[in-house]
Amino acid sequence: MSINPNVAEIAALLGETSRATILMSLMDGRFHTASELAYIAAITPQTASFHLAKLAEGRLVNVEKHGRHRYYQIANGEVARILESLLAISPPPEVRSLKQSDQVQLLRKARTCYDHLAGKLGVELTKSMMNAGYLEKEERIFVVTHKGEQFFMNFGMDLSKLKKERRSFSHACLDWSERHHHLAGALGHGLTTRFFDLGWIERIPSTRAVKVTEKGKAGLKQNFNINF
Amino acid sequence: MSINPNVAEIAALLGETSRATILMSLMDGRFHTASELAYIAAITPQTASFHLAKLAEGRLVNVEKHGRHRYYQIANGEVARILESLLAISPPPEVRSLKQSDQVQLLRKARTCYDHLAGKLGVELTKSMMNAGYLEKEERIFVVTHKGEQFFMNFGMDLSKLKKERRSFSHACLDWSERHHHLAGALGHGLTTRFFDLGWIERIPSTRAVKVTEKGKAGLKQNFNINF
DNA sequence: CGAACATTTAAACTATAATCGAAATATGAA
DNA sequence: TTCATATTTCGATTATAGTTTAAATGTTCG
Repeated sequence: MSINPNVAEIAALLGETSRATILMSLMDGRFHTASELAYIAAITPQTASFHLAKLAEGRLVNVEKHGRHRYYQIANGEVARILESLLAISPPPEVRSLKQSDQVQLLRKARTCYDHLAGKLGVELTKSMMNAGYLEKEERIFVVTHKGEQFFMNFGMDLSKLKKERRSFSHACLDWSERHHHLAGALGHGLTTRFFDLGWIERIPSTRAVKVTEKGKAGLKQNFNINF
Repeated sequence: MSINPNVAEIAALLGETSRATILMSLMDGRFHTASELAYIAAITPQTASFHLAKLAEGRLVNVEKHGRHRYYQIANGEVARILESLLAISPPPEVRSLKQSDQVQLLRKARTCYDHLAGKLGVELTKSMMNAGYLEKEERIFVVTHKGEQFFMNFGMDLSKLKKERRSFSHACLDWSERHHHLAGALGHGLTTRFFDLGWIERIPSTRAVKVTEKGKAGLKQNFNINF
């Protein structure tokens, strides 16, 4: 009877707790093995395998076989974008334990969202770049100004290379914890990569939270006028 | 255990066939009564009431009581945007009957998507405006050129009024049937409204498909160089 | 080769949620 | 008031989908 694309079919894939947890983990943009994801979602490897097969069939994730491992990844930016949008209108995490509360605090402070920075760090950074006149927000995208082009170049980033990527160059992603936009897209990813390369931030194992190093604090102060 | 916003909770609301059908009907941007939606989704009023309560609780729809009717509507543009994104990566409708096939044909030709035009008409229109130099696409938004400002004014639209609306002014929405972007946002809505006012298009009852009138065909040819 | 590990497949169980009939509530009309 | 209509609430049924245990497949490494 339906004369519309089968939205429910895809949405149902996102609408199950274990699968949603898996997808959120994959929102760091990296590859994860099936057993890793099973551990994170607190389910048996069998169940994870079942869910991952469904996600792959629905083209929400990609698989790569390497030896006896299977590496899973968010399929594409379109999928990441939907998850971002959903994050923005979803109820915040319920806090049930002290340990969990700490983890949420860390996430709110600084984390990766798919492949770019989010949380307080992501938002402050974006604001700083707008204040400095490097970026201008137009609707849902950020436009790099001439001043910005220079800045990013001096900061060691190759914009022309980023622009060639087959994806959004620079869009605004709504931050669920800060309720503000932060920089996403190829530019957001490039900046994040540069931060990692410079040793300004480090991943906190088994979570999407990141830690700002001492070096990073100094660098943020000097280059972005941010006290972190 | 979860340290992420409860994405699954919201996604689960979209992941059930009846609810998805209801939301898709509401994607025409207008108010619909509970019984109307029950009829469309082919469920009893009780079941529809149950689903609508859930959708309202999840802030995906708004309710307005008028007399013994309750009028439901998509809650906001953010929700519409998520549905749009989901449409783009969802499997196309399965064709099971001849009558249904006809309906899908009509939808593919011209329909409303939330509050703007989609389908062949929506995409052709958008292309035409880009060719004419009225619009320029930047990432995911359309920018109105100086030439465009003049055109829309001559066409009887008040852009400054549209810009004041608390919503996206003009973004690109991925069309599921045409696999191209069409114009959305306040500008897309304004243009659609103007088309209705001019009598160029008419709603086909109980579907999101629209019909281009003879007057509309002439107008499209003259103003947008489109043969429809 | 054989042992250890990663992952999937199969079969059975269980819990949840969609559904409907029946009844209640609320509004409008006569 | 009384009747008709729109919608919701309640209770019970049913179907589906997530889960687990057990077993199979495939891969690495000594």
